[in-house]
Amino acid sequence: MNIREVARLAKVSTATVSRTINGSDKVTPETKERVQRAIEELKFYPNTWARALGSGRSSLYGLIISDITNPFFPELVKSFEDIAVQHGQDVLVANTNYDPARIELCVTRMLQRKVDGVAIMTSEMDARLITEFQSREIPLVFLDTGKAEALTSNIVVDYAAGVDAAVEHIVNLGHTKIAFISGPMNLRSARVRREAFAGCLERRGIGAGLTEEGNHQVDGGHQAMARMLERKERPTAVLASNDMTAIGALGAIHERGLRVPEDISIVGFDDIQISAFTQPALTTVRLSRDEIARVAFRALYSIRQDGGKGAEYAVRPTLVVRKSTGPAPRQRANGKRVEPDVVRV
Amino acid sequence: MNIREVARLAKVSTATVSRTINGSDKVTPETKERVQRAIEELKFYPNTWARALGSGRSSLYGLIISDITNPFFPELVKSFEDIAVQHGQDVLVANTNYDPARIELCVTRMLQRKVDGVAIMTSEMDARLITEFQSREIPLVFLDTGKAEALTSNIVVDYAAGVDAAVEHIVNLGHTKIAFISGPMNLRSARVRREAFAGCLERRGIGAGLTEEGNHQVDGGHQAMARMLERKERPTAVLASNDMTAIGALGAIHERGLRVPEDISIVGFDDIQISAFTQPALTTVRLSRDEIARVAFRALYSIRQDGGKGAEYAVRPTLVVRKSTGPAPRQRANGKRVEPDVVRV
DNA sequence: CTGTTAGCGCTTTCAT
DNA sequence: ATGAAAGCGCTAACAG
Repeated sequence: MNIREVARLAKVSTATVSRTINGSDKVTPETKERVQRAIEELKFYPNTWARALGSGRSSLYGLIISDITNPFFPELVKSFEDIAVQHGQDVLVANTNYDPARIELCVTRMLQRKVDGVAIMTSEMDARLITEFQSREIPLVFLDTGKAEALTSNIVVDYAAGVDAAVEHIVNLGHTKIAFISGPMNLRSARVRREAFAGCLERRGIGAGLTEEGNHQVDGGHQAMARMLERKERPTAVLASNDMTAIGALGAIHERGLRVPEDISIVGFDDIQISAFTQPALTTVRLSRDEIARVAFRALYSIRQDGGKGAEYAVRPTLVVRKSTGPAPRQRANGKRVEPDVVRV
Repeated sequence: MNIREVARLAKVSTATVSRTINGSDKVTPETKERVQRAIEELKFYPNTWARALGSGRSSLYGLIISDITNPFFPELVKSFEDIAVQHGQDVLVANTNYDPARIELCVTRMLQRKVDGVAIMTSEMDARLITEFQSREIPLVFLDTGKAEALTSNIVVDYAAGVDAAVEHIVNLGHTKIAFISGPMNLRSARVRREAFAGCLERRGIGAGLTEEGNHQVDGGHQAMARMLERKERPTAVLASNDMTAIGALGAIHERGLRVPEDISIVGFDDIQISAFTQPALTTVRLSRDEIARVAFRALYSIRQDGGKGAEYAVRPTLVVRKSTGPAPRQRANGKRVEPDVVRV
C-alpha cells in the first residue's frame, strides 16, 4: 500500500497525491476530492520515513529527561506530547538515568532518527554532546542549562523567586531556624536549588541554615530529616529541594512522634500530584510542567522560523500553601522546645 | 554526511560500509577497520529512516498507554525503553488519555511511523482499530485484553490470585467485613479487578462485600472511603482497586480521626513507588511493571521469529505486606466498635 | 570478500 | 493545475 496505488485509483500522478496530502493549494478541489476518496478507500497512511527522506524533515522531536520514574517528568512528557501531536509532530522520549553512557546513547538515538529538534530537560549533558547537535544544525532548548545562542534557546527558571516566596511565607509564620534538604550535590539541578536557598537567607540577613544532603528521592529525604532531628539545634521549618524529599522528611518526623506543622513546618518544591494528598497536604513551590513543556515546544518550533535565533524564556514558580506549614512553635530561653499544652489524640 | 562520503573516505563501496555497520561477517577485518575509522572521523550516524525504507524494518516499537501521569506507567515505560534500546530499537510512546479520538490518533501515528510492533497497555482499544494493525501484519501484544492469535500475543494477569492473596491475608487477621473501592466502572481494567474481588469472596463463602466506585485517582479514593464511613455497617478492611485509590482512602480515614490499621486495614493494588512511604506504609498487591515490560517486549520480539504465532504469557501479582493492615478490631455484640483500651499518642 | 545496481515511498523541481 | 522524473540515504540481491 503506497502512494502509487492511491494515484492509480484516483487516476492522477503520485505528485498530485503528495500535494493533496500536504495541503498544497495548487490542486483543484475536484481532484483533491477524488484523491481523498481513494485514500480513504485504501486506508492509506503515508509512510513517515519516506516523507522524511524526501523532505528532509522528520516531524519528530526528541525529549531527553533524566528519569521518567521521577514524578516531575511524566506530566512534562504528557504536555509536550500533547502539543507536539497537535502540531502533527511525534516525540521520541529518552531517559538518561543520570548515566553518562546512557546519555551518550540518547544523543546517538536522536541523531540517527534525525529529529527536528531536541528538548534537553536534564542538567547533566556535557558540552561535547551538545556540539554534536549544534554542528548538525539541530535546534535545541535547555531547561535552565546552557545559554541562548544560534539555534539554541534556554528556559530560565527563577528558582530564587520560588525559594524566596517559600522563605517569606515561613518567616511570616515566625520561623527563624530554617533548614534545607538538598538533592544530590553532584547534580547541577540540585546545586542550583541549594544556592538559591543560601542566597535567599543571606539577602534576608538570616544566618546560614542547616543543610543536609538528600538524593531527590523519598528515602534520601527520610534519612536526611532523621539526621537533622539528631541535632541539638533543631530547625522549626525545613525546605526540601523537591517534593519527594519533603515526603520522606514528613515520614521521618512522624516516626519521631513529632507533628507537622505544629512542631516542624515543611515546604516542598515542584508540586507533584501526590503532594496535595500527603498527611498533611504539602505546602510547596509549584514549578509548572505544563508551562515548561509549552515553552519548550514553542522554543523549538520557532527557532527555525526566526532564522535560527535562540531566545531566553522565563518561568516563575509559585508558592502553594497547604497544610504542612504553620506558626513556629514557642521556644524556651534555652532554645529547647516547649511541650505542647494539650496532647491531641 | 552520508554513507557515500564514508565509502569514499574508506575507499570502498557503499555496500561495504553498509555491511560493516550492520555487522555482517563477510567483511575483512582490515576493511572493517578502515571503514570504522572513516565513520569515526566523519562522526557519521546512519540515517534511520533511510535504513527503514531500504530494509522494511523501522526498528521502532509502539507503546500505547492510557496515561503516563498514572504512576503505574512510568516504570513500565522505562523498563520497556531499557530493553528496547538494548536491542537497538526505539520506542514511540503514545498516551490515549482514555479519549476515543485520541486513541484513534495514536493508532494512526503508529501506522504512519511503520512501527515493527505495538504493545497495547490500555484496555480501551476497540476491535476496529486492532484490525487496522492486523491487516498490516503488525505484531501486537495486549495487557490482559484480546487473545493469542496470529501475530498477536496476550499477557494474562492473574488478578484473581492477587486479590485472593490479599483477602487471605485480611481474613487471617480476623476480618470479616471486607469492602472494595473499585476504579471507574466504564473501564474494562477496573471491571476486571472488581470481578476478581467479588469472585474471591464468593469462593470463600464470605458475604458479598460493600463496594464503592472510585476513579483510580487519589480524590476518588478519598470520596469513596468517606461515603463508606457514613454507612452504619462499617467495614474493618478495605481493598482498593489501585494504590492511588488506597492513598485517598487513607486520607479520608485519618480525617475522620480513625487510625490505620487499628480501626481499619487498607490494601492497595499495583505497588507504586510512593506506597512504601505513605503513613502508614501501604500493604498492597504488587504487579511488577518491569516484568510486564519484559514480557511485552519479548512477546513482540519473538512473534516474527516464531513465524507469526502469538502466545499467552502469564504474570502473577504478589502480596507485599507493610503497615496498613493489622488485626481486626474487637466488636461488641451490637456491632459497634469497641474503643481501644490504650490511647496511643 | 567486495562492488554494482535496483529499488524502498515520498517530495520536489521542472516542464507542460 | 498536473505530470514526469530525479533524488533522499540506505539495503539487498546479484555479479564477480
